[in-house]
Amino acid sequence: MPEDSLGVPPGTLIMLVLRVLQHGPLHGYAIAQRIHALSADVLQIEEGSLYPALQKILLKGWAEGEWGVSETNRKVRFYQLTPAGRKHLATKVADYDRVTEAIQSILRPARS
Amino acid sequence: MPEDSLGVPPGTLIMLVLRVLQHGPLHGYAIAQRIHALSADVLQIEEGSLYPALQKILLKGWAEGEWGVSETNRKVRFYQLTPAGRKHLATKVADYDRVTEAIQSILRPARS
DNA sequence: AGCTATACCTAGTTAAGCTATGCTTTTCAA
DNA sequence: TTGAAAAGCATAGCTTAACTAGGTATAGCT
Repeated sequence: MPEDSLGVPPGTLIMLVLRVLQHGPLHGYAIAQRIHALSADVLQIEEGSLYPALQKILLKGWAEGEWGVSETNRKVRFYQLTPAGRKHLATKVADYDRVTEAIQSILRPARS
Repeated sequence: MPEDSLGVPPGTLIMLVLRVLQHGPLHGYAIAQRIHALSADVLQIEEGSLYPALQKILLKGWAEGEWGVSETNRKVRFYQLTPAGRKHLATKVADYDRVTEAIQSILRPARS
């Protein structure tokens, strides 16, 4: 793993993958690049984390996979969000926000 | 685990424990209560998570433990932050903030 | 021809919180 | 006064989820 990039916190990977799929289908490799770029190079998804996560996403029906050809002319699998995936994403983001706010209230309580 | 309380995200427990020790020594049971209360009852630390974490904190020298008697007249172990613990906490909070901001930039990018 | 980047996949490891369980002591109600 | 509940500490084993390390293949460039 690169010097100053970090792995995603356990429990957030699938949420992040579904989130970047929200504005259109992407193939696996591109998903990792998108997350890396959107996070200003802070987050790094290893392939050994990504592909098992994508398998789980297909299995759960949160996205559908379709083989195609990439812009760089390679055989790739495109993932497209399903309604169930959209719903799951919304739930996960809500949970994440709730916990994140709770942690903030411990790290930075209103009354010092 | 109670209905609407959640466990802490993996990787944050020790940070939270050290944080609540920052304003003075506490015993284990009280640490869990403090985290629960400060988070508005959102976060719940199970005892099977707490005590192993406290062992690790002692082992790493982030806090010192001292047996004493609680306000409710029970034999308890008080944990007091060390300078190393303070330093570790600062590092962990900085890392946490960095990752949290990165995740936010994926969940809520500047340009929609 | 060979190197690099792109692209997918899986087996086995590791980290960390949780479940379940066990123990002791104090307090309070029946 | 005895029994249950709460306070308090602790550990063994389970589970989840990401990672390391390996493998395969193709496109494009030198």
